[in-house]
Amino acid sequence: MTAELAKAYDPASVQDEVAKVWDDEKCFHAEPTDPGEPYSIVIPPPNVTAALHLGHALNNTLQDILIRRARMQGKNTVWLPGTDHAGIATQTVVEKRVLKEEGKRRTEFERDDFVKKIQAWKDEYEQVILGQLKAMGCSCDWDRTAFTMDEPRAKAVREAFFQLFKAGLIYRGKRLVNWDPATLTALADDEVENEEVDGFFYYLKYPVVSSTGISPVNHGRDGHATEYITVATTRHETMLGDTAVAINPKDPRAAALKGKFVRLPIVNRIIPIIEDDYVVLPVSLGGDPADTKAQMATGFLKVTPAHDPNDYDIGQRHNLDIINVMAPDASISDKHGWSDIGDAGFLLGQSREEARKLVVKWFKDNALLEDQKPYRHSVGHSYRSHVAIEPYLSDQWYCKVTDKRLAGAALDAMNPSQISRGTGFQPVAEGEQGLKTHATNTGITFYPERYAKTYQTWHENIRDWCISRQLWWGHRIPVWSSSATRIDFVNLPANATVASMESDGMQYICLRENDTDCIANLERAGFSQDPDVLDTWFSSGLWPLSTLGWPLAAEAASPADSASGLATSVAGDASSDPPPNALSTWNPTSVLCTAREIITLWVSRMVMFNQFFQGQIPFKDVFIHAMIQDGDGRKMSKSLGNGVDPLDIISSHGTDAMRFTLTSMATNTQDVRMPVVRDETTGKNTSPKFDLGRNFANKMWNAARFALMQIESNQSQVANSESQFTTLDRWIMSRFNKTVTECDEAISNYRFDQYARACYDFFWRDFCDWYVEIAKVQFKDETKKSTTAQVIATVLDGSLRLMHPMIPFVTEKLWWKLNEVCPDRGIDGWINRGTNSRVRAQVDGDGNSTRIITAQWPIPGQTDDSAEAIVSNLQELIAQIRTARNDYKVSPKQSVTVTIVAPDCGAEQINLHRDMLESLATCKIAGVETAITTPPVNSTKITAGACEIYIEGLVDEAAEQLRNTKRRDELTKAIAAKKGRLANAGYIAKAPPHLVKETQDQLAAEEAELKALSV
RNA sequence: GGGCGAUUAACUCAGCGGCUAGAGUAUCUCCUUUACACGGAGAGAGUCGGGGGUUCGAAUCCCUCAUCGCCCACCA
Repeated sequence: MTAELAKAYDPASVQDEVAKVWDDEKCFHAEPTDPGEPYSIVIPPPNVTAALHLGHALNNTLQDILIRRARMQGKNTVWLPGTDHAGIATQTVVEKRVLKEEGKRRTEFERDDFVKKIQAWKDEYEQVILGQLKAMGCSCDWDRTAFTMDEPRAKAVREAFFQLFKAGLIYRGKRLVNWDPATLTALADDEVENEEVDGFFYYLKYPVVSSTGISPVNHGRDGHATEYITVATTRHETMLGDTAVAINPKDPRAAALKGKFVRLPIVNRIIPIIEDDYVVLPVSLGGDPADTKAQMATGFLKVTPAHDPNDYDIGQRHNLDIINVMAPDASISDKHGWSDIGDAGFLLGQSREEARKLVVKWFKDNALLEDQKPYRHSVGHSYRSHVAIEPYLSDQWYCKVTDKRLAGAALDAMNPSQISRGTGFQPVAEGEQGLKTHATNTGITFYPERYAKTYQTWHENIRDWCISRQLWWGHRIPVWSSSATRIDFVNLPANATVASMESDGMQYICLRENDTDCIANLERAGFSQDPDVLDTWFSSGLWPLSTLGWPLAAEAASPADSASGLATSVAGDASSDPPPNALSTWNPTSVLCTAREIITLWVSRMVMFNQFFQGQIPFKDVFIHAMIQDGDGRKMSKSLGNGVDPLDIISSHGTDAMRFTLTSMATNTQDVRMPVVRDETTGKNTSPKFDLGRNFANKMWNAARFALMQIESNQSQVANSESQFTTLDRWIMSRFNKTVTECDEAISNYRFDQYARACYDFFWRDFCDWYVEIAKVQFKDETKKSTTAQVIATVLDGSLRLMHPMIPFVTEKLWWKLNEVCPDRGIDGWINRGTNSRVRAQVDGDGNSTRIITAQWPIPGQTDDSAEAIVSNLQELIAQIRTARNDYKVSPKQSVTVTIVAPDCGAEQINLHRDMLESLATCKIAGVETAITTPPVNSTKITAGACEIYIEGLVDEAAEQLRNTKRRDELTKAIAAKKGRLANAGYIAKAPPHLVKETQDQLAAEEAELKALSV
């Protein structure tokens, strides 16, 4: 039956066959009521904007490793898949497509019609993405597939918004937002990217007047008497909205200017000169010479509250008017809060860029431009449209994340051992707000630890979160408003489903449920729903809750206390509790596995929301993996054309190959590089790195093929006694057990590269290179062949299990074959009989699974240091003979005759392993002695550790010279280094004694060898 | 401006106080030996970015400089 196995591993056919079985048998599905300690992961939902790239392949491979291992460990394991609607990103790609294909802009469509187009795009890419995840072998519970905008998630969003609204954590604000004038929407702080831009500092002169606006006063720059003061700015077009000029109270000119005004050029607005210590003093007046701002500053700052966040703050402090001089597209406009346009009529309707030029020209023409200096500074740009952000005054919804119950709770959620103290950290007190009541709330641990700092700093400096977006694609804000209607005129249902607030003379009604009657009532009364949608991260922030069924039916129906963040129930702690549900079983999830770029965008919000709504952390660990870059350290991107499509690699190398390579690259650095080359035959991007995985999968396939053939023909007799195992058998089992321990530690610490390496080294080096070759010898021995088959089957079985999480397809297929060849399995079956203290899988339930995906994960058995020491010596002997054969150019097939001199007890072991030595070193052992007086004639002596080997017939004088010279040089160098070390009194006195002894012993051996070589 | 990462063989990376600094790829030699040429046996290849310090001992810890990259803050 092993003849069925092809000579080379064919990934495509195996993947299809195996995937079908997993799917048919619903191997990925779990229920909350299933036995076992819960283990859960929510997938970072990929954006439906595009197909998955290699970064996703890495991310999801690592999650799948964790999931598959947990499942094999008998945990109640679930991996929740899904996708994200990615509001602005998706709307933008669809707008581009529609413009290209239909030549129409979004605004030419009705809202519902355009949303349908986006929906169609989403449907298309959701299928692509889910198909890719399946192709990657991801063992997600597909029955639980979610989308951030499907109905269960929409329900969670409404509930969350309602609870926050009711708790006073959502407010309406006329604030400066990061406005994207191209897509006409507000952006969150972290959606803004900074770019260096070459610009100019302009020095504008403003005439000083008394309060009446008539008489000039003489105070100006650097104290020189003039009727002007000079402000310095890079955003001169916003001067139209200036409502004050500020000076530092420490400025010597401040006293004289107290109570004075300036007449704003062009608009002729009379604005006050105010004092605020935000203003930087120029170097000439005591400012910091190293501060570029102080170098450029005049000491007078134009204050434009509507167009600069800092000016806005100054405006708040001094009760200044806020005059917005721009339309939403960033053109100059008098329709959005600006009436006293003065002489600025010529600027109306101009773009901000054009206005900038015109304003400079005006100042120049009117001799009010004192100077201009080149200046390079960074300017915020939209991460989507890439146009410069405009700080823009608009009405937005805010979530008060600065509240203790949110940011405070997020800090409180940290693993105490990872908190950096003394940075202003103020955790919510134990018990306060009812947080930290859950038994599992021991704190979130970051891997690698350094990212805890990123997280902490973010929350310590957090600002309120603007959650409204002027988009069509997203969760519509569940608030209805009216300016005139009095709320008591409206016939509203019970208080539990409605919350209201008043702001700026407007009535706002928030609805908990999508209650059509209620909405009809409201709309009849003149209320209308807010046109905006919520920031994408609002729904993603709920992901660990919403994918697991939050809000629960009962909770949502009652006027829960949870609105104030009080979570009093502890899952499953009382007999009267309802049966376990997905939420109570799997939240908190076990680990969040993601990239560092979204620690602030996503991780933070999930923690705040989970803490607030559920009173517990959303995940116990956060694992941040490296980012894959191309060979030149650049990000992989479509525009650079340096991306690699996972599906291309799957078809060229196989899924397991891709997964193995990615796993071995998952070190704990920030970035890893993957050289990208273009495959000339397919025209597609690939990377030579994937050959590593392809070769490994093939090696595994072939080693198993050999093992299966041997097992089939050698399993007639069964060993029941430990004593029947050879040293070599015990050696490979010991190596296996150490490998299991290494893998366990590696995975537990999220060091996936170490897991891959441990598997590779064990399987290829120890098992294939050594044990399989040894087994070939043992199979020829009637007394050993049965136990050898048993050991090879046991170790193969264990190896397949150990590697299954990483390379699931090939291991599953081979395990089935192993089952066919020796069906008498299980802990008491043929494989484990006699070996079960040495190679073990977790006992409970093992033997019943017919699929490796649900078979038991290995646990380390007995190790055997004495066998390892013996084999290590034998390996050294073989290596030396092989090297000598190569050095003397002996043909690989030609045997040589050797005499081995092994002092002490080494001779006994060599005699015991004669067959194996002769086979692996292609030699004939003429004799094994403990000492020798006359070396065999015509022989060359080589050394291997404590042994000497005389190889007959090697008489190449030149080769011998070369060899001896090389060895002598090595020894001389090593001896000199050790003598130096031992001559150091400090070393003898302070180094651990065993090291000193080791050095002395090694020195003695090396000196002896050198002496022997010289005679 | 603040923080973080990287700099080790030609390439991609391990190692992070004590083995002659390792692996894979590439290179060179030999081998189509009945698991595997997606293979086997060998070989060559590194003053561990520069400088300073701590230590008996540094690729590994500290300081400093340089180069590349990322994150946060600032956009007078």
